[in-house]
Amino acid sequence: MTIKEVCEKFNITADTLRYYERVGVIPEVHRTAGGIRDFTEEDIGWVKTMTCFRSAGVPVEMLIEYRRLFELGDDTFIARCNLLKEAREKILEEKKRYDDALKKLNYKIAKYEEACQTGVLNWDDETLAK
Amino acid sequence: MTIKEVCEKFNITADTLRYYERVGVIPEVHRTAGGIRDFTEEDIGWVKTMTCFRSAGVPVEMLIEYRRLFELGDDTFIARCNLLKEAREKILEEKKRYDDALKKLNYKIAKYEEACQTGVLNWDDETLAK
DNA sequence: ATACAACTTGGAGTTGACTCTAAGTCAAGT
DNA sequence: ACTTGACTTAGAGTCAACTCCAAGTTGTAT
Repeated sequence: MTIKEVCEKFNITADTLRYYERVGVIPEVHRTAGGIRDFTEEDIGWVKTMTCFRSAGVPVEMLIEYRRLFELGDDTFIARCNLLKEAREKILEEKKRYDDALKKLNYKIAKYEEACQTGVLNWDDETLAK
Repeated sequence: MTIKEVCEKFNITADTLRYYERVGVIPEVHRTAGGIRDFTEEDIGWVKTMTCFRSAGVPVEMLIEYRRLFELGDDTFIARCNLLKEAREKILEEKKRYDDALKKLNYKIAKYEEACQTGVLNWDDETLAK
């Protein structure tokens, strides 16, 4: 699969893919005789996993470390497991913050919709105003 | 309330608070006679709202625009409402990505915990391996 | 009244994650 | 054989969001 096809499949730019390869988020991608990237299923599996984690805010640094451990072989099962658990904690924390913000947003949107009708903004709780 | 107390209350740095004031995420904070920031309840209300939205990934740019509209008065109810709805869409999208990543992470963690016991990693779906 | 921590400002520097540029190579169509 | 467009590299540049610095001021505890 060409770099362009992979980009379209995962909705990222070619520059980002090359960057991921360069820094070690994904492995060195298979090439044609002419030196052009030709992603194997295995390469694509890495792209799939890593872009998913990246888009959930897992830092590039952490993904590089995961791949490094993977390359080191089966002795790193525990380390990889711990790293994934750390990533999960981060995501769960982030999600909690998102839920807080959503609750606040929904409240404010409701108040503003009311205000658009009545012309008057009216907060139940002054600390939520503004 | 001093800048230090506000920092501790919302778990951000004084530099960040001053930056938020400078760029207009929060209003010009009330000062003592000597020129030192002395946050009123109103100031703190802004900090509360804005840090909540920021930590859910709403861009600074958007928060500045919201405050600008607020300053313009009641004619901007609709614009503010639309801006908040846009922010909500962003957050919901983000949350979806986080859920995807969590699902994948939970699966992988389970597999790795199994592998730590048995010594063998075993994926049901090869595209989830790596 | 003197030390000393905490505050002030304007402006420069850093960080993470891309994103772009230049100069060149490869591949497909005519 | 030639054009055209997608690809290659190394390395520089950009962007958002802070974060740090220097030089000076304020407030409080001895």
